[in-house]
Amino acid sequence: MENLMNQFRKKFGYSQDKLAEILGVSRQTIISIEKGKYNPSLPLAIQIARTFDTNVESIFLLGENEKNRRHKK
Amino acid sequence: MENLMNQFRKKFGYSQDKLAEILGVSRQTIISIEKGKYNPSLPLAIQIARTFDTNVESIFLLGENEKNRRHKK
DNA sequence: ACTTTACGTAAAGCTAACTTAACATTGAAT
DNA sequence: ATTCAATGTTAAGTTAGCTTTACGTAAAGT
Repeated sequence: MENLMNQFRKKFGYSQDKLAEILGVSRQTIISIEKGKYNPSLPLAIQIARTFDTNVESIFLLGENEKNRRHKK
Repeated sequence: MENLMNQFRKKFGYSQDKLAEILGVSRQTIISIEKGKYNPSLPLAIQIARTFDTNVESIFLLGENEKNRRHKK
């Protein structure tokens, strides 16, 4: 599942550290999501969308036929 | 975290079984989400929203100050 | 040269999000 | 009354999301 968190983060001028702090998660979590290692939990995804003044579907792109794919690597 | 899946499901006239089949998950998963035992994964939440012709935030309601709350019971 | 800032990798551990299976309750047929 | 569909409960197992800690790299300042 693709996501545009990196673009949004840069657009807002946040470092991974800063974003992690805002969201109340670890920096590892930010890295892992940006790198596509795994998806955020639903509450975290909603918080992320709010932080970037948008909605979940605008940041996290689930392909039409993409069911429940495993995380990369 | 509150969710309106039960209302949407009934609005669409689906049984838990039917909805589970549509989403490709078990009936237990539907029950647990409706009962608030836990939140769906992000991809599942997006699928659910699509199934009900709406967006994630309209079904899954994260309170303003609601951080990462534990599931009930 | 060395410090700082930002980004990345790896590994071990905990808990949440699933699964399957078996059984209980309730309401609406017929 | 009993069948049947829909809903709910419990429990045990696997995997995904997240944490902490520690270390690696690379660019930019000073």
